[in-house]
Amino acid sequence: MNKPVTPKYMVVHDEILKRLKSNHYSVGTRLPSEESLAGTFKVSRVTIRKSLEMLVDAGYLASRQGSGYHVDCLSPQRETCLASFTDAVLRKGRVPGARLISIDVPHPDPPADVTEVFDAPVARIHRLRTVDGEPELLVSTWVPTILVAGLAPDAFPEVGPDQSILRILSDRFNLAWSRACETVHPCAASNDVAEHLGIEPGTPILSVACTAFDDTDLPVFHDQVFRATPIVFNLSGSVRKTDPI
Amino acid sequence: MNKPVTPKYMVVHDEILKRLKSNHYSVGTRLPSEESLAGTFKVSRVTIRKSLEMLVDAGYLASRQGSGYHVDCLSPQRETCLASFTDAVLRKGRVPGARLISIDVPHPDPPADVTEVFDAPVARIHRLRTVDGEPELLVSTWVPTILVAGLAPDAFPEVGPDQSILRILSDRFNLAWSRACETVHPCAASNDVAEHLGIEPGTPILSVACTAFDDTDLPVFHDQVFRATPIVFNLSGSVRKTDPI
DNA sequence: ATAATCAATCTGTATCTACTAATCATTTCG
DNA sequence: CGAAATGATTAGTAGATACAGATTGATTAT
Repeated sequence: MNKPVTPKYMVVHDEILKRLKSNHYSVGTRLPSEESLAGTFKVSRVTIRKSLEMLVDAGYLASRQGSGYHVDCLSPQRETCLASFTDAVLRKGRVPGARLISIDVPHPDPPADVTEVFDAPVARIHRLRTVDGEPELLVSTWVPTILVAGLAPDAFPEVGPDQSILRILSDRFNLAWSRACETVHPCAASNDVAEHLGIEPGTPILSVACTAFDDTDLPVFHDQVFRATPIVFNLSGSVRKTDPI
Repeated sequence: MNKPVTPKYMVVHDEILKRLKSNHYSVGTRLPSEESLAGTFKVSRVTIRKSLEMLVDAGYLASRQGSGYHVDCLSPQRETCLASFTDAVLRKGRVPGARLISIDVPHPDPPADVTEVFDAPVARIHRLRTVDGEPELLVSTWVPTILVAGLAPDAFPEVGPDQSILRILSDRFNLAWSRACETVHPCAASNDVAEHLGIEPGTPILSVACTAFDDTDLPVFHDQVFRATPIVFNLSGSVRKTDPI
């Protein structure tokens, strides 16, 4: 049994993040100084700085020399498929839902773009994601069957925080991914898609395809999303940190 | 005259980046060790680590404990409006072009989404961006007229690296921005747009709108792009660095 | 009351040090 | 010859320290 040994800066980071999320420090207020926090967590200033820097990079905190660290935002969002739809909707104070349409283990006839990615039998989870009960996204998630042994409808609650497919894959099936490639296509709604989303067939919509890979670059899952609503990105200055345009 | 005093880690970072770009180290090869680089640049290991870490975050390098830093990629791309189209096309070894359609200073009748952003007269630069001569993007760039005094067609070369609107705004008009908000909409090509892009009217396309802000959160420019081709994102693991899903 | 000054506070930068853990090439042993 | 052990190399983590530079609030002078 080799313990994974979580680095101190990670432990401290997680703890501070937990405090932020639980509103221990509220938005706009100042955090204790580095020195003070270092004392609290019994680590050096170097270590506490690493933890805080990560939270700054992630968009939670902002730091100003001479002033301190301020709580900037409790839920910096990245609107990509690797961000949880469930969380994003919850953050906006609305109610996310997930209507399970079908589960196929294995799926008898996966499309070409899926078989291109996975060289093995795949399962498909087909769901309709809703916001306040209104259809928002039509999602097909494809996963190799060997990675999701025992896949059954009861793994997919239609309400609550555990409806997040990412959480399900991560917690229930122990899948992990570290990299992803996402493409956004324009397309016209097919009859089937239009019916699910409650729109007119032929309406221009977005088709978002996302493939996630693990550390060894093996594909873990593939996501296919249809949406009639826009995608919004907030790009922080850190984009230009290294590569000035 | 107060000298800005560039931090050492930034100087070293810039120098290494310059070497990378000029193929001093080629893709796949190993960089000298931290200790060695520290000696070369006459800085401590902590400082050289900071520089290298920035390059890792930016996607240029990959580091492996016990092995070293390897050159991963010479041009990590972020496919958003804040990344230069010109550069992205050049990176792929193709030829970017920019056909100037019109310049209106000020534009007599800006659309609602533009007047919402700018509380002042705006200029519009209307261009068709091409790849190897083929139409790719139809771009309208809106800028407050006071920020672009002396705006004229000669500022917009149709070929060469200086066709980048970002570079023009930054170098020629001294504009700077640090944050942006981007939205991707699905829509159908209008007759006008279809003609420019060489597609059938009514074809589903992407409409990408982007507003860039400076440090004081004042809007600097607004971009409106129509494209028939998909947008591709490569999401690195750092996305999950802080906010596990 | 207002403005200028100053000191305390706090983050930013930088160095040196020490140890751990992963990697890789070499050597040794079966 | 091949596999296992070994040692050198290299990045990862963590600490103590020092000073610079920005900010803030209190004090003082006008």
